Amino acid sequence: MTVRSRFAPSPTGLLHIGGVRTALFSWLYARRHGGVFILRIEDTDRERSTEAATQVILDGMQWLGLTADEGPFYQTRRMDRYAEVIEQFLASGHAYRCYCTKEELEAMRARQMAAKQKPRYDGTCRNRTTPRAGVDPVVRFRNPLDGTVVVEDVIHGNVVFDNAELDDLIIARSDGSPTYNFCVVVDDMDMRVTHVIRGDDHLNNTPRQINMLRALGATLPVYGHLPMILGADGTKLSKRHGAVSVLQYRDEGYLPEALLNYLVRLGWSHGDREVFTLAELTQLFDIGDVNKSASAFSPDKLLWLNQQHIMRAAPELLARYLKPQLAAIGIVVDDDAKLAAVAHAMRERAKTLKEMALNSTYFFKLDGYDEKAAKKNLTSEAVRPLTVVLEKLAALTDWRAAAIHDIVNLTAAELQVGLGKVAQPIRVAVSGTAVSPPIDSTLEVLGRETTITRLQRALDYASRQ
RNA sequence: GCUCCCAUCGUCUAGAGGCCUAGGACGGAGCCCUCUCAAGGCUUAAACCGGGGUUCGAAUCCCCGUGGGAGCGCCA
Repeated sequence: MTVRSRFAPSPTGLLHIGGVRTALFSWLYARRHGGVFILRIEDTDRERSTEAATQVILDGMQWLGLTADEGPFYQTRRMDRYAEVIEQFLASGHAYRCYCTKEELEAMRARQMAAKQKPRYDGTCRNRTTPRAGVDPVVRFRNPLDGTVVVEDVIHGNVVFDNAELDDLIIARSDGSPTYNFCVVVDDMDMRVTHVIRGDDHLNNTPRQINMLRALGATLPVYGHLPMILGADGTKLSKRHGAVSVLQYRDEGYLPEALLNYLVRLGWSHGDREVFTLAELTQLFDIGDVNKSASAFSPDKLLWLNQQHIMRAAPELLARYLKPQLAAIGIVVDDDAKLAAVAHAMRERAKTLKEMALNSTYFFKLDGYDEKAAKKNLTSEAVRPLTVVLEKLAALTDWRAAAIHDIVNLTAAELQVGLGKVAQPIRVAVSGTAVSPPIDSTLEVLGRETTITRLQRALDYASRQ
């Protein structure tokens, strides 16, 4: 049997970290078992669903590389099918029309709450045979009155619910539109979903869905309810925690693979390993290894993992992401080879691509010196080392890090000063700051012309001090 | 209120009854390396929610508390 898993977000809010983690586990499970991953947009709430939210889901999934084999399907385009099943339920007696008004239902709930009971529909219309004038009825599913429903969950084990705890849920509103739990059931059946992997906030919905699936004579999927992700403060993830949309992580300079790596470790582990590529995850991930407790989101650890992935990434790949980050701060670069060279030099010293861009500007233009750095390093004391090193570099034909390295060392040796006395002035001269990759590779990337020009300018500056 | 779920360092986790003097990672502290910043290496502080059982033996199994979470919508 081919595994068929799905991700079924509703576009009522922007796709966030929690949603992505659910999508990831579902996707990984399908990939691991050579199965099919389905994307389904649950947009039956016409009021709250937005085009923008749908676009974030689509763009986010694409950015992350969580590609769907089937879909995206939209529930709003399946209304005829839902209507068909509702009729079927009505005809078979699995559903009935309920003429209770919203006001009556609210009053009932209030009464039950006051009596410290669980609020639930009391079944008033269960055996009603005649319509009630002036009321557009809803359709309710006739839930079994007794017995139990066992949810066989690969993460939680067997979870038992008493049917007596469940009531007859509304599957069609008074305007005829179908509701969430019902649509999920019809879709999962029609799309032949074998594995339902979703947040454990849905665990309580599952027995109702199972009852409907049974009424339809469908084979039950395997369930896996994932623990929730909480904000860094341990409370429920919300707008307060920033990161409204996953795309924000792209804009902040996170690598998709790093974000996914971070997310997979929330609730899942593989021995002591922390760093995984996506390819490795598709080999190693198993839903049975997922734990049951909620976990808090740690921005620090994500940052660390992002750096780990940046360090390991191919410069050419980094260059692709670095380019728009530089453009965002007004530096437009067309030279992809140079971009890759910069990324290579910088990849061990940036936690995000955005940070890399911010700290790489001098590779493309130098506007002036950092005041403190210049004051400390471009002094009269620096004139001699700069002069000597400039002279040697000007004569260098083989412009590569190794050769540059030798020249800098030789200069320090000749002048009988520490390496720092030579390297730091050069660093400030070419980068305008006191921080850069090793001076030899910095100069290599900068190129001969730029280096010479900047050294001369710095020499002028230092001479005036 | 009722039902369901969950519970190991600050955080993410390892742990399937003896391997636990509870391991790793992030973050913290310190040291080393060093041309800056990083990266890397080493050291260090830091946890089994509480109480009862079961057992020769419990972080691991059972029960009861406690704490946290979810659901109980003509939302999804």
